[in-house]
Amino acid sequence: MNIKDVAALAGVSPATVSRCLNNTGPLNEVTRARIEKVVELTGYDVNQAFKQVDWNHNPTIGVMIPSLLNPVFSEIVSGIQKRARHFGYSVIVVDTQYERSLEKQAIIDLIRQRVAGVILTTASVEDNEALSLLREFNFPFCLVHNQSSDEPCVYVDNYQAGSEVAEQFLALEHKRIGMVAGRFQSSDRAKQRYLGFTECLKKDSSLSSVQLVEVDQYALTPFDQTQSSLFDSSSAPTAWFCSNDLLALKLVNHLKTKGVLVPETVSVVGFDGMALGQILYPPLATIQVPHHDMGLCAVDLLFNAKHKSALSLARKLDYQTHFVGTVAECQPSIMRNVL
Amino acid sequence: MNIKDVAALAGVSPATVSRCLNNTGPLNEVTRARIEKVVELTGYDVNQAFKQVDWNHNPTIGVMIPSLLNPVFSEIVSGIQKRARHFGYSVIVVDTQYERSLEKQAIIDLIRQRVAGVILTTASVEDNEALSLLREFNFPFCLVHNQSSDEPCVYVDNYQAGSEVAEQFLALEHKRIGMVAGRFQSSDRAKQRYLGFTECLKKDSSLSSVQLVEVDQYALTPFDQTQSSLFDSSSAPTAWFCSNDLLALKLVNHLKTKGVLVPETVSVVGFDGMALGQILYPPLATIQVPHHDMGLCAVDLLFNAKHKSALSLARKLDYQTHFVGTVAECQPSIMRNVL
DNA sequence: TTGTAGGCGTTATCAT
DNA sequence: ATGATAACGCCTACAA
Repeated sequence: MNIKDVAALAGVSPATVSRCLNNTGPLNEVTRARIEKVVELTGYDVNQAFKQVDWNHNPTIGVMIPSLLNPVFSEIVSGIQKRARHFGYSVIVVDTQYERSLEKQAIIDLIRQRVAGVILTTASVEDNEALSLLREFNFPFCLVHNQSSDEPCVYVDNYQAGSEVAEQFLALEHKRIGMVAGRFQSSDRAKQRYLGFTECLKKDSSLSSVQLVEVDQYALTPFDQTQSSLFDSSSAPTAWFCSNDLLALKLVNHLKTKGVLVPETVSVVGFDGMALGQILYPPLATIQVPHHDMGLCAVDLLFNAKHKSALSLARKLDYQTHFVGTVAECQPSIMRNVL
Repeated sequence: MNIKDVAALAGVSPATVSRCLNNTGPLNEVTRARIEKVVELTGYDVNQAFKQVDWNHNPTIGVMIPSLLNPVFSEIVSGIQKRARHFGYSVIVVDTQYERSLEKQAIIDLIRQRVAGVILTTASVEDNEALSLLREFNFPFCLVHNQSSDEPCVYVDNYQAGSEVAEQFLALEHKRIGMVAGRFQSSDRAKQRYLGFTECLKKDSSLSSVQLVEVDQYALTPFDQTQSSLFDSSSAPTAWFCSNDLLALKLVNHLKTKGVLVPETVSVVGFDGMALGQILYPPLATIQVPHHDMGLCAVDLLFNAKHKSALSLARKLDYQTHFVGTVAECQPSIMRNVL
């Protein structure tokens, strides 16, 4: 049963049937009724294989993230998914397992899938092949957690947030301060947090320099010998800023194992505000980042990149970061959107 | 520039060009070289709009889960994604936000997307519209965490796991024992865990009956008045089995807030073995479920549902659950696969 | 190994 | 305003 058969049974031309089925062009009500009846009776279904696909409207968004195992990104994807569905879009997810080398191929695969656009978080925006590809093809995209001055992206002001943590530490009159961060090369965000943190600490000239511990961020293994000694020595910092919540929990674990009380003796602050940190006792001190909302926002910005329309939506939502946990409340650092 | 032009320039028929471009059918090496040269010189690109899409091989797997915010499911999706990519497949993810009413539409959307198959976790397999739909259309699918006697599914033996927790509690000579679980109606797994748990406890006739606390599983809010009183009374259980790790953490939080020591005074055991539970101090006692591997397995079973071939793959992997954490090691409960 | 011809749904164009 | 026709680009069964 094909469109010609239906046309014959309805006593019209195939073109008329097509117009009826696709609601394109004018149509006599009587004719429409006759055609619809035939379609219903015969159970005719257009042969998708021969349908000219409207590649310009494949209602699917491609998402590329480092890992779904990090709550940060599953929260983002969750937000993307929610807003995408609101617009009738599906979501294809690809994780790169923090492998920069996989990013390019992942983007190629997504483009091949003819997604309408791509939302992505990369290790770094510098010398990024995946990003170059998107730009070269003029493919709609939106960065999350990465920054670009003239392209759609949604991020928090990591520098500012870092300095706010520093403010807290100064207010608590800590004298020995340290930071634990993932390797800067695999996360430009961590570096910004570090810069804002150290810069602000310079206000107090009596402080010795900040102890920096760079670790392989996503290994859930314990700290190695060298790192441990930095945490355990008698002159170790009494306040640690960790570049993400997982590191913070790892550090808290390490300290507690050594009998050190957190937060009574040593302060530890994380970054992300993952939900799990708040069902612990005591709750993890952290910078709350609205990852879910960032996901929502990314979808709006992506669409905006094609047809300017979602700007107002982004404005309506109250995107902010704020301190929660055992240390203190603190002024929110604003999440900036570049449009 | 169309295929006919290329054919003319290469001095062959359009069919030959098509065969060359799609690697279908035999082809003379000389002819191939000539055609490829013409394609290169003219920069010819097939007109996608007229390409007959091979809907039978849309290399995409649809995944429907309750929520990406639960680490259990993001781990599963991560595994699915990994194995899918290994086979050159992409993954479309839909979460239902634990809304049973959204399941049917989610499946319809996935089928409309012409995914090759669907991997899903439902609230319950009883009277399930989404499942009926898949069966009706004879659509390839694989259940995760749900059970079916004659359809592809991957799950752990919740009954057995529950009884193993009971064994541990008996070995530790607890006399007052309780269980905290999400509403059974929204998780048939939780009910199985409960049944196995209580059944095993009957071995010790001196025990009073198990205190059951049913809660709204996914609310991250504290326990209400009624529930709290069950945890805090002087005759409250000294050992609690929670139907998942999030509940366990919530309970530990509650107890610690009240000054109760865990695990010294009260034992709490969770279920899932989410990675985060193990970077806490002390680590959360739990039943480890290999969610990532279950994701891998689900992909194999899905493919197996179409072309019997992946069975051996599933066998090679060492799917097991085992105890980790502060309570004890314990015999593994086997994860069973139905093929 | 290669060519021929027929088939698909959409849409531009033409005819009422 | 409404309906008919033909061309479009590709794939593929079948013939040579």
